[in-house]
Amino acid sequence: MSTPKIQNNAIDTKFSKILRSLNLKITPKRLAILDILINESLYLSPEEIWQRMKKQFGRIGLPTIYRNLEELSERNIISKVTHPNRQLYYYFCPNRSHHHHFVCLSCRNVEDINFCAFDELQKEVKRKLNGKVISHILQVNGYCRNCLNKKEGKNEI
Amino acid sequence: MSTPKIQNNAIDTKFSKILRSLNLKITPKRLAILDILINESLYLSPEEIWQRMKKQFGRIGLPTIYRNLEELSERNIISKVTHPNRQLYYYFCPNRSHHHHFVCLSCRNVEDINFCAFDELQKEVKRKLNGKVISHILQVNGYCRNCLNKKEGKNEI
DNA sequence: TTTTAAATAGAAATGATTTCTATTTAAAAC
DNA sequence: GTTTTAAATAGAAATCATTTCTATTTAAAA
Repeated sequence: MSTPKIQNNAIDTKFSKILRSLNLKITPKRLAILDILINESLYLSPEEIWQRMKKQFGRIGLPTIYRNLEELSERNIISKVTHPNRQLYYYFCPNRSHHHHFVCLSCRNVEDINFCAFDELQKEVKRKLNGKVISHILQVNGYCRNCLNKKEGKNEI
Repeated sequence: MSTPKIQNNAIDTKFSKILRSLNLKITPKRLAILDILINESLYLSPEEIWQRMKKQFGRIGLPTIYRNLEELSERNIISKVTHPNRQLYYYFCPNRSHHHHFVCLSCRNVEDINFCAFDELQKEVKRKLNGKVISHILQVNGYCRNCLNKKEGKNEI
């Protein structure tokens, strides 16, 4: 196998700790879902993750996938993608600090944007609107360098 | 009636022009949908708009509402709200220039944010990632001044 | 080991949204 | 003002991602 896969053991140990600290049981399926997302740079749909899990486990229900993805994303271990087609997508982002993403509409690649206008936004909302900011969505859609080079990456997902 | 409703005739004339310029037929239902959204400062679901339309028209299909809302939003006459519950919501925003919104999670009020980090974001994406920005989503969720005053507006929609 | 609360499988339900087809209607052409 | 025709609509039905439900299994605490 040419893909230099990160050691499962190391990951499992690392995530066991995280899961334990969040009062989530360390189940093989939970670790497998994390494993899939960690070794994939694209965002995936629950269905796609299910397909891969079925190869590993045989018996696995789609609701299990949905439930786990939701739990992991609620606890900020993985992130949700806000997609125009209104399906759910998830991906794992190792960057633990607050940031946003550049999402390629052609190849699904996700990259970090180390820029957040949150402070300015909060200031504006406080000063002009007298409101209180609870959360914000910022997502930038476009075409990544690879897709631009290849063939002006025109194909939408 | 105490609500100072904008003259329907004036609105109809104004939007007739817009609709015509977009090659959309000027139908009573299309105008009524615009009328509802214009006279409402909150974002509404297709279902809610349907309920109001039924009072005016009696016979009206829900698919008609969906179709029209989608067409109008595609043509940037109305805006979509990206909601965590993944239902569609729409509202009319008279501000025709590029801007973003502060969305109250309690009362559904929408207010303009005259701040956009688009330029900086585009610069960052171009310089660091070599990608091309096609679109972006920026939405700030929180509690508006009224809800904060009333009772610390805790009730989610 | 035993216990127990969390996690899972699988079937079934849900419900927002879309599709389909026949009918109606706005507005262009006459 | 009629006729024409392409767009818009009604209503029923389908779709399909997501959620719920219940019985069973399992991780991990006792």
